[in-house]
Amino acid sequence: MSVAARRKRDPEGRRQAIVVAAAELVTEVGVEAITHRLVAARADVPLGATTQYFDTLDDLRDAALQLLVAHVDQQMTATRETLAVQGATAQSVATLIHAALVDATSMKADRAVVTAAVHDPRLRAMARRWSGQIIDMLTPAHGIERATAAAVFIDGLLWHKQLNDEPVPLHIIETALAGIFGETRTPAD
Amino acid sequence: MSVAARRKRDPEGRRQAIVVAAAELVTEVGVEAITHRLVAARADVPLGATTQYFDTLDDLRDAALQLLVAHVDQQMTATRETLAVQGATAQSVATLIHAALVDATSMKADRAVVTAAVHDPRLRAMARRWSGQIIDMLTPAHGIERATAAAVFIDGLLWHKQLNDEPVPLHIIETALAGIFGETRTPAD
Amino acid sequence: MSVAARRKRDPEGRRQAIVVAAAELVTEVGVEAITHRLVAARADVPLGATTQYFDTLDDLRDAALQLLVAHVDQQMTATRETLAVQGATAQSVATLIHAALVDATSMKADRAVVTAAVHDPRLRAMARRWSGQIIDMLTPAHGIERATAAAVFIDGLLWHKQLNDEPVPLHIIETALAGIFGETRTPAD
Amino acid sequence: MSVAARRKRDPEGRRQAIVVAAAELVTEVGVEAITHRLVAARADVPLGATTQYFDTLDDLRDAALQLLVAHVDQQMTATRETLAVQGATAQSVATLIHAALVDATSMKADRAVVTAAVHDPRLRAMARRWSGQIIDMLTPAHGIERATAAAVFIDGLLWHKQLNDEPVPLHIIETALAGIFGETRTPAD
DNA sequence: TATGAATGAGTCTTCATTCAT
DNA sequence: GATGAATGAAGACTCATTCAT
Repeated sequence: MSVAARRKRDPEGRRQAIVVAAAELVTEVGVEAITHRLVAARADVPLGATTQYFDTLDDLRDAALQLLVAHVDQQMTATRETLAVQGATAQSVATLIHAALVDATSMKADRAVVTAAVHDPRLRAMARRWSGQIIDMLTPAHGIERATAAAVFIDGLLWHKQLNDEPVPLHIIETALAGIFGETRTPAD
Repeated sequence: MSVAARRKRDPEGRRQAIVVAAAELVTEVGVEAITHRLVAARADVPLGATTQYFDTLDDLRDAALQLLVAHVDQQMTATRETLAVQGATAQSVATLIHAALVDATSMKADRAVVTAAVHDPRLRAMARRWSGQIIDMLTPAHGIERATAAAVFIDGLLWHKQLNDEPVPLHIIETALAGIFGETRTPAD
Repeated sequence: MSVAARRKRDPEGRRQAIVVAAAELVTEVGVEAITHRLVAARADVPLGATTQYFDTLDDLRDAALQLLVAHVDQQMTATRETLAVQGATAQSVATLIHAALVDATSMKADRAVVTAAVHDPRLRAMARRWSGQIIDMLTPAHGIERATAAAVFIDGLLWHKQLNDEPVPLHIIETALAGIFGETRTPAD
Repeated sequence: MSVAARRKRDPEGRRQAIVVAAAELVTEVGVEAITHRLVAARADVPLGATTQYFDTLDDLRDAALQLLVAHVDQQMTATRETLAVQGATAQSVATLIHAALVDATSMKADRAVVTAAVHDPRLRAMARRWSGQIIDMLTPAHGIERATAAAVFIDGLLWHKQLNDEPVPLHIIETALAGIFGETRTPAD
């Protein structure tokens, strides 16, 4: 009798809800583990809705990853702007990164994509692009080699946060970046 | 009967073959993607053998991961011994890491476990233990903070290699580690 | 509102467009293969239109078959009239049939219904009716037995065309019909 | 509790049972209409069995059609041998065809394949091959043109039987074939 | 009335797991 | 003990049909 009442019509909202649910699940259980059922349950829509809006599960996965990518790209842009203003000193970079580490949502978005990239060649380019962007941001001030090293270190920080509850403390990040950048640190630092 | 000559009896050997095949597959396609059939084909054993030796697929997965863990542990021990002899200078650590990056097998074993750890809490402890061990090795010479930073950097190097074809060049590693360790580097370095 | 200019109101026209599209598809891909979506796409009408005009897909299928039936019935009437004028000689019948074989549209309509009749008892009566009509046309001139044989032969010709690219040559048809009718053929024929 | 007891092991028998069930269904409801479920029910095996023995439904369909093809080929061979002994006279051919029309199983096998050929190009060749074989059998005695006409007529007979309960009476077949062959029939016939 | 979004039933397919041989 | 057949529980996907707008 009481069949679940048909929901109000809202294509855009529903599509969005599905993608968001899928993106969340990607960060939580990984790309491999998402299923139509899982997404439908999380988005609280009937199973059929997930296939109505996305022709294949792969399409849905891609849309979810794209959402995460957009998130990270945005973050990246903000970072670039901040660095442009503050200068890419160990201190400013460390502060930015540390702030990013504390913002779980962004962090997870980023790592989810990079994790997925491990077994998906198409995403690999994306992961490398971000590394490249960080290097580009830091190269003017520090040269490409130190910039590369710093990017690797930053990547390590993100992974560390992904696998540990507590992020690396700010002052450790700062000191390490200063070392990588070759900054002469006065005791006052 | 005259059925295609049944393999020689060697339960331990067969079990081993299955685990090795499963471990290879974990590094190649990820934990999520392994199936009984895939492992059986790779190990060149009949399907039934995979369920004979392991009650569930999860058990088999665990055994495969354990094998990878053992591999990495062994690597870690070797590293510790080398460092004990050579001293944990930027140069010796850089050389060791760079060598490890070039050794695809070890690398993949390590990253496979860590990748799996992203979505498997039980493996997270393992991944952290390795970080901890590296920190422990470096702490006597550099203090826990610099050791922590170095461990993060090294982790970044491993991930970098996982997502890029070329490892980070040795001299960049060395310079960065020197900076992280706070070593005073002469221009001649 | 300014939604993409809604089509002009023309319910009958639209209904017709849908049925025609469905009939075309029946001849092309078979009754089993038609779907609302396929028909809507072919008729270039929105999906909803196909269900608005036909309560169920079966109703739509039936309407499509009916259209094909009407087509064939009309053809049959024309044939009857021609034969009434020309007389049902081997030559005139052969010429008519051969012309029909070359007219792909009519042919396909006919065979589509008969093919569908193989697995649909309701259509079987229709297919038999046509056979009966052909027999009726030929009986006055040739008796019911030769008329029956000729109808069978003609049916064979239609199927032959359905499964082969080239129709049976006119002179073979004519000779065969002459033989079936028991006409005395002079060598000059 | 009382879960359906697992059946005895008999791979060959089971595979056979599935193909036979599928072939039956093809003759009854058509190639398009068969589903795993339908076949499983008819063969009285669990759903999974149908996919265990055939990778895809298409494979199963093909196997079923192949079985029907084999049936018909066998029939064709028998016919060829009989004609070789008796000579391809109207009388002997008519008797053979009439007998075939009465044997429902063979008839259905034949028509099922030919019906399927209407919408499956791959089967078309098969259907044409049979026509060709009949023509080949009759050509030595009657020339290719009369043989072709006879083959068309015979095809018409088979379709007639498929759509009607009663076959065309023997004497009509015989008379028609005699006419097609151009045999001079004496009243004594 | 016209449209296309919403829903779920049903289809193919894969595969873990059980168990006869 | 070794093998692979047997079974059913999911999972992806399609689409008829309903119904809000």
